[in-house]
Amino acid sequence: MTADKIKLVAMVLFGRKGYEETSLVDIATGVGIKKPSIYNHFPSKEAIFIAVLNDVLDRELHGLETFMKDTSDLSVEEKLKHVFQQFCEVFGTTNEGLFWKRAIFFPPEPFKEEIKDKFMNFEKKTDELLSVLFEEGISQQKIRKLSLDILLASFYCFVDGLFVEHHYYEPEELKFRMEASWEIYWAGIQNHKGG
Amino acid sequence: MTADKIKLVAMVLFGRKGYEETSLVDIATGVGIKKPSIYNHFPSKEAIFIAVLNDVLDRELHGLETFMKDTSDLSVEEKLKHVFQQFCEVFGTTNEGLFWKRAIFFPPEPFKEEIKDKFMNFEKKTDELLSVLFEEGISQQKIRKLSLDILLASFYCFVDGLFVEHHYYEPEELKFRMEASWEIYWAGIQNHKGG
DNA sequence: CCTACCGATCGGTAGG
DNA sequence: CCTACCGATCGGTAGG
Repeated sequence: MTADKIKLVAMVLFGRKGYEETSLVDIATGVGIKKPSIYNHFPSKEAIFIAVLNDVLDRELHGLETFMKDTSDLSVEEKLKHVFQQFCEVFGTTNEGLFWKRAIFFPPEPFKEEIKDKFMNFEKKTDELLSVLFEEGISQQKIRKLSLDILLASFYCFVDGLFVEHHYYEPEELKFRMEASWEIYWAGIQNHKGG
Repeated sequence: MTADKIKLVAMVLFGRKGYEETSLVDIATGVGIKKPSIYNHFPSKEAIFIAVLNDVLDRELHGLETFMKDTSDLSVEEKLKHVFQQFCEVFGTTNEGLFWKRAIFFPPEPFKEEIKDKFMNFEKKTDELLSVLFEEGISQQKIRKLSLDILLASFYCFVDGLFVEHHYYEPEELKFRMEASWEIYWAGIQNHKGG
């Protein structure tokens, strides 16, 4: 459908150039139609952005849920590293990630509140997923007895850092940085007496 | 001088709204003049951006150098935490930091290459500063015998993470996240047998 | 430092 | 889905 094509092209351009720098002519050209035809599918440019935002969020949440089911037979360390890698890869290498990143950290004025709300909601769900893993790790004495708040905050800090560095470094350099960061993070939360 | 006022207003607006979303009328209004008068001081909007960028970079490098001298009598752990905190605070709470952050992670098209070059150069200098600290820590057996590359990459990852979260959370929340991240980072690189 | 103006581009509309 | 058009705003210029 044309509406889907519009959303796809818009997502890529919003992510690469930003919302304001992307014109409806840009989007229409990418789709292969003329600008006014967009209005047969969306009432405004803002409506396109909101539609893309909701789509991306839905897919992200869905990906998170299916991920949980696929990793049930791994160790806590492996699971946690998996989450770490998945976060880094999704946000770092896909057009969806680029859109999401820009929306979160430099949201277009008209959507600031809405994006923040949706992001906080998303974070609540990832908090739950991660808390389960951390508690499992603590009860197995693989992870130090730190508060969940500290474990969560430091995990996000790492992810956000790589998140942002994806913008800057080449894939090989990033792979190295991810491994390096994971090593330090895991050493930092690990229970060295356990095992 | 008016040119300085223009640069100051431009820096604040470029940081908050972005380069393209800031119009010359916005800047002129902030300065208290009319738009065409700007051209008595700068030949173009791009020239204003470049001037601001160079100023910010100079100040950042200068701040780094004086910082090194002020902390010579602290322990390695204290010095490193100081650098960590200084990075977080400068980039998180000042208009200069906001400008710098946006310039690095979402550079305006016309300046992409230039910004990347300048940033890589800046990073080389911080690499040198940090390498000295890490080597000192390793030789004192306070820090594990990790490669400098790993220590640097993970340190930047943490800083970049907080860097970006500054955008999102309230100061108290951030203070907590900074402490939490530092705790895990330090635990991750520390030589637990040493001391 | 100003008023008055330029060509280009923006999001959006009319009308078919 | 299109052509043709709108008012507003953009960076920049002429001329004083």
